[in-house]
Amino acid sequence: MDKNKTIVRFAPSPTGFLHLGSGRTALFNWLFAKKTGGKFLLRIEDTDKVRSEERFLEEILEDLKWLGIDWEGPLTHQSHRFELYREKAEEILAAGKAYKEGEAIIYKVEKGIEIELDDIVHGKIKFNTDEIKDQVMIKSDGSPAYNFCCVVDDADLGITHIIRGDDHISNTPKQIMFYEAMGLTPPRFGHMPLMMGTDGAKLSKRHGGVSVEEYKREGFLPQALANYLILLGWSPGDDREIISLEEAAELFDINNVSDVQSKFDAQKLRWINGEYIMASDTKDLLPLIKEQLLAAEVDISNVTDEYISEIIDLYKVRMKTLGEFPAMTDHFFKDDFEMEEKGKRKYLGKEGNPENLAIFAGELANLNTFSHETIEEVCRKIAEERELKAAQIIHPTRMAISGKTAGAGLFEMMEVLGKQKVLERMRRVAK
RNA sequence: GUCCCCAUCGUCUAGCCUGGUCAGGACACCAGAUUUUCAUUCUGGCGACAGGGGUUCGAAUCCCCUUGGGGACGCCA
Repeated sequence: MDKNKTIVRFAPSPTGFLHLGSGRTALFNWLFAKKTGGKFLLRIEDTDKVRSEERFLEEILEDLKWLGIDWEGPLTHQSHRFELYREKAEEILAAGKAYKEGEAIIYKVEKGIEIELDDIVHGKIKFNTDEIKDQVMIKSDGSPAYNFCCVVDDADLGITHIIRGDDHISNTPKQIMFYEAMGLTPPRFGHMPLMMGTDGAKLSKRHGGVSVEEYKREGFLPQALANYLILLGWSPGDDREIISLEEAAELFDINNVSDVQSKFDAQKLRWINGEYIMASDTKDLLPLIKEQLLAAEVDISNVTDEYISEIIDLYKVRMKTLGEFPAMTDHFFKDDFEMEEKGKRKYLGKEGNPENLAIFAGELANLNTFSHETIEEVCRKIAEERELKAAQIIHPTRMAISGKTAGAGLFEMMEVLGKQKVLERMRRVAK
């Protein structure tokens, strides 16, 4: 093993979906490994056989990959290593540093000792063993206790840096004791402040979701989520807000990770996501958009990819999440779309408007080339002849063909919808 | 309760380590410009060093206290 190589790990517990905060921790470990040319390993903390489930593990691995995180080598399953933990615990017991209580093996904590931790993000933190109770190493049922097997594994895997959440700070002195009990030098620790909800409380569903998977489902792009998570607690130094994982890995400096806890801001995530959507190629968006349409139970069996792509081109700049697409574009996929009441009253009730619509429709019927240029030409011509503002024709038409007051450019929408549907819809409301 | 972490605009942050540039940027918000609506884009505006003591010629920056927020105190991980 290369002595100078950094080795870090992410150690999820497959008892639920990948939490946003865990995703962020994984990202920082990955970034640190990339930056230092080290290794990023994955260890599965599945000692709790009751709560651990295979489907959670699969989902977690999928979410990590989705975020752009890759890892080296095979997974380490703690559930496969119970013998190793027992062996180590027996050694400590034999050395007289532990005692048995029933089947459990418990480490005897020596009181009155100062343990100093030189944390990478916080600096020096001191603990006194007077505050620490004797520590279970092996539980009565034979399974290892977290703090113990964590140390056995980190030592065994040659982990050089442990980057994890602040909620582990109080575990650290306990773990340092175990390293010492086994005659090992502890690795470097770095504790990152936790990510909180907008109101300062623990991140929970009412803040808009806690698992990576939920954001994927809502139509956030992985690059955008990763970008946002990275910026929460670290900054590239200049004023950049949009940064790829690769660039971040080059610029990353673990010493610049903030020691201040942050609040999750869904607004900013949405903005970043919008930036990524706008910059995406339509062909890359297409399969994702189709998933969203299917999830929203939109019937796309009769439309082509080309048709959907044209619509994506029109709405790319308008969505903050891909999940917004189906509602924004329902009129492209069905004829019985909803009519916004306010817009209906404002644009289809007024005197003259239905008549203008009829005239516009009549002129459009004569068009051979139904493109946004030719449509616009006709529209502006009518406006001029009838001494109207083009808007007076445009707004009612928009209502007629989309049922909405907001959306993509009218003429582009009409071109994509096609002459037949456009005329049908216009005549439906015209006089 | 005990121990621990933390404190710059509403939010994310730069600046802090190595005291001295109107405390800079982004999101959000507000106004204006462009535009057929919305969105985009471009201008401008609003808006912060938690409070109090020190140290110093000088403190957002160093020290202490208070207050406030968060975390941990499991045979969960």
